[in-house]
Amino acid sequence: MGNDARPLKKPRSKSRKSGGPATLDDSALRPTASTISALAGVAPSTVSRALKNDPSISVATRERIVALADRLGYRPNAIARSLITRRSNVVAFIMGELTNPFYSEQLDLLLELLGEREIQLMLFHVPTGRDVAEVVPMLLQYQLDACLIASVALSSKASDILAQHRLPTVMINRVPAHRHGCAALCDNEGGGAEVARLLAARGVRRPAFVAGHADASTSRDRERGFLEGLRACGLSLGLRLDGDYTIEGGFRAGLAIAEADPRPDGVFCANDIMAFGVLDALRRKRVAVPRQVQVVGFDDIRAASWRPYDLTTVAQPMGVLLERAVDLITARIREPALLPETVYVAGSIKERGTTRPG
Amino acid sequence: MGNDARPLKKPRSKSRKSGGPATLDDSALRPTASTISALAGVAPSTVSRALKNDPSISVATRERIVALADRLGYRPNAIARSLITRRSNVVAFIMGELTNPFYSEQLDLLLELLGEREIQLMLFHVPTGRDVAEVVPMLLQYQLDACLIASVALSSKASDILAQHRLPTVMINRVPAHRHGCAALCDNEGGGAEVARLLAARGVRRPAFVAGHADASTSRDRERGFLEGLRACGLSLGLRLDGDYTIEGGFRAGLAIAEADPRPDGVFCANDIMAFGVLDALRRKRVAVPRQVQVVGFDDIRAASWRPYDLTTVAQPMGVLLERAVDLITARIREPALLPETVYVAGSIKERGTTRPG
DNA sequence: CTGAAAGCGCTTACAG
DNA sequence: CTGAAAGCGCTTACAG
Repeated sequence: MGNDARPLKKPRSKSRKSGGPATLDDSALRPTASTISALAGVAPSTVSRALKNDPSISVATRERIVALADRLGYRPNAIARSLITRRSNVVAFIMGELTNPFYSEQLDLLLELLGEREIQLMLFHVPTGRDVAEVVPMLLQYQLDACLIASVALSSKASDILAQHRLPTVMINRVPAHRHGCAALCDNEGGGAEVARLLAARGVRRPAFVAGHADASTSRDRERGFLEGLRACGLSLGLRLDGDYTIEGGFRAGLAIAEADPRPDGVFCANDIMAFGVLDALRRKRVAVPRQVQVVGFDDIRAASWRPYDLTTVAQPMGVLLERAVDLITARIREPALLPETVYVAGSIKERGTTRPG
Repeated sequence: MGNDARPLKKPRSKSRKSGGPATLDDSALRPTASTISALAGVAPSTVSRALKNDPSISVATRERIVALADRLGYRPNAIARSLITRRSNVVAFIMGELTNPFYSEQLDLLLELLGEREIQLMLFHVPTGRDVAEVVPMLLQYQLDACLIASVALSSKASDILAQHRLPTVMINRVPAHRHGCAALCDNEGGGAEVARLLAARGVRRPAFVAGHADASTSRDRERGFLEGLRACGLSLGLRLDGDYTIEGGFRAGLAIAEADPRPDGVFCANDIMAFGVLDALRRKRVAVPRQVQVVGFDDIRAASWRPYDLTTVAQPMGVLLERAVDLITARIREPALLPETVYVAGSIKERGTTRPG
């Protein structure tokens, strides 16, 4: 396969000092601070200070250096810098599968937010059923500034390691990790309660609930809020089914609902994907929506507004939620001693054809 | 906001040599190679060699060091290492919006593949309408090993900068960047031709095509293959519409198809999302699918198998395609002088209800 | 088989 | 206002 000795081929012959004055030719590859410093006739430390707008540098010197840096396309090596500053401007993003489109819409928004702040994202994938702790050692090697965790539960083991390494951690839409760590969540309980009120107002008498994973706090909280909301409206749950947060699970639940006797006349699904499955099943069984059964989801993913579904759902204000998450993180990168915090943002009902009469 | 002087608080007092023998307490934060070396009574260089299985190290020494490293949870600092080796084991992933679920399914698979190889991904987001060149300077700061580009066109400017910095680059499902760079693509032309043959076999006489963006090579190639395939079957295109690669664009195209006179009896859409829009429009106009109009998409995203769509489509073998892309990249990380290469993998028709009679 | 030394490219007290 | 020196944590010729 030929010669692969790229690194350090001639490590001792690169010193600028012994090689005479630098020329522009040196910039054929990447210029370094010492390329600039040699060309400008100043010390590397001066280059460093000039480029970070250190006020102690004279205007004339700064301008000369900045011009030179621009001309050569010099940008400080982030690797070398973070070795010294202990800051990389890179944040870990730990996520599960993107099977639910909700997560990719989330990632899109997050990238946009972080882009504005010049923060980069390094991705870590935790397959379903695996522990976050498995990726943490890898993550720790990269001197990352913080850790954003989405769509994955944090084991106490993983949380302990992160805390021990003083890595600021924010959960997105999950309850905060044990003692340490922050979280930014949609008010799932409040959203569930709103759904109850809506269904009651639309005349539902026998409500049903389709749950996600048993260990997902989102599903549990949405259910709790829903039950409380029903109670407040003088209703109680007629049927409860598991939908596993998948469209297939929702389909099975929908079949059961279609055949139940008495049949529920309103269904709240803990996410949109399951609601799609429920709608598919009801259509298959020729149950009319919303006339015979009304259906509500949660998330407001893009497909919820697609014509065949046209689903009433609780919209999570992802933009706001992620901004809060990013604020929590950046504050703790600046000031590691800040106490953990959990932020809630309210969802809002988006009523579409699966509940609206007519 | 209090004290934020974390970096280099007391830079000169950390030297192990002057501080007496190291104790296990030092490992409260992160142990370094010199923590281990002091504890083991060897040089840091020996620690380094022992942990990378350098054969020159004696078995006894290695075992002692490995045991110690395990006990302290030592992992070499990837930042410091890559400064020296010029290798970070991190690859840039440049992508556009994830609005088409196809891209998130792709990202999922890619993360899995790279995870197995202990390669990390750093994400760069290029909003639609912006040039990749805008993120390249940022990317170059991080000493990344290579660059994977998906769902974004590479301008010649960006491509030149990447080539000049000798950064191996692989396009996923896009034609290769100008002179330099590799690509792994689905055989879009072949797939288009297969669709033509299928529609002909299903009795279509007046085929239509719904195109994506004018500047997307995927759409152009699928169209070219489709036209050639039609010709080979003795057919020619009856109607050509733009669908902008969005569901709304597909919907508009579908309305036009429903009202066209004579109406096409078969439609090939350059991606699945547009096909969904077409199906929605046909349903709205009470045009029966597949009896009056047959519809075929491209990509086989998950929603293509959802009941309301049940779409016949060309499945891209994403697993294989991404494996090829990763192979191209890793080969060029090892051996930068390798010539650019473009790899095609064949798609395959997945027939569902929008063409299958009965 | 192992160690001492140099160096990756930067930044930051420290001294002038 | 600027420079010389030290050092971040590692790896790799080089010498023994």
